[in-house]
Amino acid sequence: MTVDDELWAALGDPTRRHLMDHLLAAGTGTATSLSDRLPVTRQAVAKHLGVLERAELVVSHKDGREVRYVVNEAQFARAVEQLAMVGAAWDARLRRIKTIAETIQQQRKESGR
Amino acid sequence: MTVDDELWAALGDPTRRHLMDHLLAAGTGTATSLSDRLPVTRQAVAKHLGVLERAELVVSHKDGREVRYVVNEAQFARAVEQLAMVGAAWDARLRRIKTIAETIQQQRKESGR
DNA sequence: TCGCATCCGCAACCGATGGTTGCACTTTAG
DNA sequence: CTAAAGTGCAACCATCGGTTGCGGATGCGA
Repeated sequence: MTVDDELWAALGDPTRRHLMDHLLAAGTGTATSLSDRLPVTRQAVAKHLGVLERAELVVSHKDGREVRYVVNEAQFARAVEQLAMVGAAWDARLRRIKTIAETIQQQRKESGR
Repeated sequence: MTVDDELWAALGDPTRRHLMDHLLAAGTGTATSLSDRLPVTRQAVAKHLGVLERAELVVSHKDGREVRYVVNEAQFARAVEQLAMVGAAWDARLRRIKTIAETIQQQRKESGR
């Protein structure tokens, strides 16, 4: 398979994508601060952050009584790139199929039916 | 949200992505034929095809005792497009952050530290 | 310093879902 | 007509996203 299923699994969840969105927008965040902006509990967010951290998409850093999370730009860039590659591959295949379909249409027309 | 979570959910599963891959490559397939090419049972494939069909990413057509599935090009094109848009948005945000980071670096350097 | 408010982690529990096995039903092939 | 192939339905299990409830650390104000 051309895709790294690990990264897909991490970014496949909508809540985790929203977390990445917020982290990208705000630069940083904690489980509590992020859960304020999402319709889920702090514990749910904490679990997701754990998944994202295991996928190395974010990095945590304990600061006093809070744990701050930051996007790991390198890994996230890899993920975005893979996303783009899958999209491009599918797009290409789709285009090829469409061409074939049109060719058949054309042949039908030329053969008089 | 900029993303249609319905399509993401459908394409979020690795097995379903593989199914789409095979359908795009072969043009068509049945639950049985597709399960031969994947490490899952026919019933699992059948369930996935049901999900894909409800998301209108594929179309089924009963032919004798088999049920053939074909990619719904229009809907799949929409999905690919959305995928590309998310990738582009994230890429842009990533680029902006990187620029900011470099700017700060630059300022630190200029201010003599 | 003491107490309270915050922020966190752990554990139990629930519902949805991806996956399996087993069985019965229809259709094609010989 | 009988056997094989293809399908659908149902029960069951594990995992996962989500919740509530609790107890443990840390910061802050009186």
